[in-house]
Amino acid sequence: MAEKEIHTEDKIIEAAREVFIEKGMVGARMQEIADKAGINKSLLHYYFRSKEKLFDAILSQVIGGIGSMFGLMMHEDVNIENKLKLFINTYIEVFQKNPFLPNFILNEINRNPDGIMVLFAKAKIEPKKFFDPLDKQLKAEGYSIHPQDFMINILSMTIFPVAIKPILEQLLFEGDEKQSGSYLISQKESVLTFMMNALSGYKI
Amino acid sequence: MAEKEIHTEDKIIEAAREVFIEKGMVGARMQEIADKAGINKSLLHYYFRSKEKLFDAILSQVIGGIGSMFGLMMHEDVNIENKLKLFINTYIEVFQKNPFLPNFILNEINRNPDGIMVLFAKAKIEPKKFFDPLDKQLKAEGYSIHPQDFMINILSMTIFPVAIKPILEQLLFEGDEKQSGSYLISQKESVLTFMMNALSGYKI
DNA sequence: GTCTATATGGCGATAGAC
DNA sequence: GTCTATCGCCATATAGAC
Repeated sequence: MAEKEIHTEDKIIEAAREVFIEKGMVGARMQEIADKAGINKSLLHYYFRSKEKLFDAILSQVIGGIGSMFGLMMHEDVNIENKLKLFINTYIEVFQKNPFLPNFILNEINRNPDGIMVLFAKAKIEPKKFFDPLDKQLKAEGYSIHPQDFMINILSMTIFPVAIKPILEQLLFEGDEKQSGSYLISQKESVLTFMMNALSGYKI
Repeated sequence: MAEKEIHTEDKIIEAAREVFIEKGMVGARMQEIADKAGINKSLLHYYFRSKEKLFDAILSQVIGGIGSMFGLMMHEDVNIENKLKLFINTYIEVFQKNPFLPNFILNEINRNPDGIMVLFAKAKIEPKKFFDPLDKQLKAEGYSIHPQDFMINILSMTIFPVAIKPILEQLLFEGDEKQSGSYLISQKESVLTFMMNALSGYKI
């Protein structure tokens, strides 16, 4: 594979990533991807046979990234509070750089759940291997909460606010500009506090 | 307006609601709406001039419904715990009947946030008039949490699980079928418990 | 590998008969 | 008010020159 090929393919992947994540599979246009990559539309079909195959490449990459984040966090040998800190910091940072990412994934979960599950398997995201140790650790530290509830709630509180970001601050601080523009930043601490407060209620 | 007109218009609205909510504005097809309504495609344009106008009618109706739910809950003269119960019960029930609703709204928030804000205003969803009394009540009952954090977190925990419903139970209970098929039902109690545990941590 | 030109199909929208 | 037929456009995809 020649130097030029790699260069072009990377430009396509990068452009496709941006467009697909912002517009979704049905909303994205091959023309827009080509423009953003600075190439011709038909080159997209030369490198990837179809729109769907290009989309699959992007989705696979996105899910892979999420999988490695999960793995990274959960293999650390730290207590629950620090796991939470690590998780919240990582996720909020990633989502702030890619504000359309949550909506993109949620959208795809509803549009084609089977495709998502296949990619989850490929990215070695296996619930059982994830929840069993988490369950053990929660119990060991004296928290009587189900690991599923723990996980879904923390995911909810970190992802949902980003998914409504375009209207979030208008909703929260309408006519109160001094507080505006900073909610997602203050999220890190407030969600951690909230989670720890909740957890202390489960302490045996 | 003749009897037949009303009948047809209602059938169109009903069909459009289903298709738009499941597929979104860009994914929906006028043909599919016509088929589901049992009429011809061109009748859609007779009653509503364009796809966009039909979509606006549906979106407006959906936002209106949400607005009236909000108003209903917050005007009740009950304590925080019962407000939470009311909120969780109402929302989970509505979303269980319309599992694609969360994704539909989140999608539209990212696709056209200004349109959403306009409809919020029309449905009289005004944050300030909502958060001020909530703030007062939280303080009166001794909880030192910001009303914005309170509201975003409860919204997150009720809406997010429904938004990932198509893969939720496969993720949580893979290879553990006896627990499958009931997560969103048990949500009601577990989220309430979680919220009350968290709130008790904010008690002064 | 990259381009221009074109084929192909589907969708929103309209015209016009009944 | 409802239908059939069709227009016009745009998006994906392909053919073929360079």
